[in-house]
Amino acid sequence: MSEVQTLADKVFQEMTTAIVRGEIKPGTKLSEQALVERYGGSRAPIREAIQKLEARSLVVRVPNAGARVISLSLAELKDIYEVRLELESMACRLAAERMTDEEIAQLYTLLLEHKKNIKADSGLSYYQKAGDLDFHYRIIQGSKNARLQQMLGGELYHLVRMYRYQTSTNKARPEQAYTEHYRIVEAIEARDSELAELLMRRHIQKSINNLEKQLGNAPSA
Amino acid sequence: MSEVQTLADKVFQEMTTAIVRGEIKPGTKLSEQALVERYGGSRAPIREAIQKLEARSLVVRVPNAGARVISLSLAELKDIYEVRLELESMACRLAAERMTDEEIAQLYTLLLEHKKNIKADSGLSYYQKAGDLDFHYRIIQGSKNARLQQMLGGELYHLVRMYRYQTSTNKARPEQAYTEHYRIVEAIEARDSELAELLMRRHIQKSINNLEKQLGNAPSA
DNA sequence: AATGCTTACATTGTAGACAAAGCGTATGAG
DNA sequence: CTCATACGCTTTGTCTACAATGTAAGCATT
Repeated sequence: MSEVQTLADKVFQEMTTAIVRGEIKPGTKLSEQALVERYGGSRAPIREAIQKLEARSLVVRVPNAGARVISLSLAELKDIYEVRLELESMACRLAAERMTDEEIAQLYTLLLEHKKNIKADSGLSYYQKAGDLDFHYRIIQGSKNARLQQMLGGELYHLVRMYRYQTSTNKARPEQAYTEHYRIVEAIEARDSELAELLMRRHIQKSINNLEKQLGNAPSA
Repeated sequence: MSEVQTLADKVFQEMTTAIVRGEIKPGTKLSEQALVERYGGSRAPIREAIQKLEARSLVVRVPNAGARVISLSLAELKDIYEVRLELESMACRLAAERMTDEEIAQLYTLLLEHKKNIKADSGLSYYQKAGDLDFHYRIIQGSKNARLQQMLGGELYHLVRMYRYQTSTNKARPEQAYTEHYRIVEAIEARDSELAELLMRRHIQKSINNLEKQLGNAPSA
């Protein structure tokens, strides 16, 4: 995936995972000097890395005042999920129209593995979580829309992941999710794009409700 | 709007308009040295400006090889419009739910001005074009979703504008657009979010068809 | 003559120094 | 004692220099 990049890129990647995992907490001031000492190199590539993080909305930079790790309000988080809900539903609709038969077959294979993992772990989160990401990732790829892939994968993805880490929305309903995934794939196989979109919308809506419950807020609207 | 920024920001803004207007043509190599001579300053702020342009997908940068102004294929252009269609329809739905009565009243005022301009210009494009942007902009603001606003306004907006400039999709059907706008506002006023979304979807779809016609391609699918 | 290699040049990536803007603290006036 | 101002320090923005990489031209070899 990564072809040995420039130093700025490496720092960017390291910082991305650090922020997403919460190793650097939201709101933290990112001093360029401190980052130089931590990651090596000079300020030039560090600044580039920070700018890339800003482009992905992981940090906020204000002129002459420095950069801070983003700290999302509940409202902003809801906005993100609202957009994600729409775009992934759209992706699912397009996937139903555009995925090859082979890709659909591979989806079934993936689901089979998930089923195994659920039984083996009896509810453990790790595989299910990775599996969930994998499933959604393939649907998004199936949309065959590069811009859509870029938006969901590049920008929203990290923000969502970041707050999953921090709220540990992990161990959530693996069997139920599996069933929903299965129904979605069936709709895709039947080339029923409207149904596929609807099912994906409900599927994500459930996970949003789940998240809001964990945040101690009754689902609004 | 602009609070006297850093040099990098100024260069970024100038380059943005230059690219959008086609003064710098798609595919052009952006030599840092040349840009220094053109815009002043040193390479550091120039590089920052280029990186910001990259973040907005206006230029593509490859490591150790430099930056080029983006040159969209027809497929990529379709992808962008496909996403925009979905997001703006979504924005319209949300606007119907969330705009204040006052904001809706202002929409009517705006439409009134457009009507005047259409008569005065008898089909001239400038006001209508600016007016169209203004109309869509207000709907997007009305969604009250900051992330959505950012995506539509920050990223997709410039790309769309760029290709409007270059294909001169301008003088297109002002009266028809006005009527469609009016129906949309009526739906918003009635708080009929589903209808508002549908009407916006059709409205944009028409402009897409229009664009494809001008590009000499039959609308696909 | 065409292809592959070598070498020189141009351009980008990185480093470190300088300039300017913020921020905190301390000091003095009210 | 409180507030305002000024000073100094810290941090960011910018510039210049150097290193590394990509590109192209010229030469040699087949």
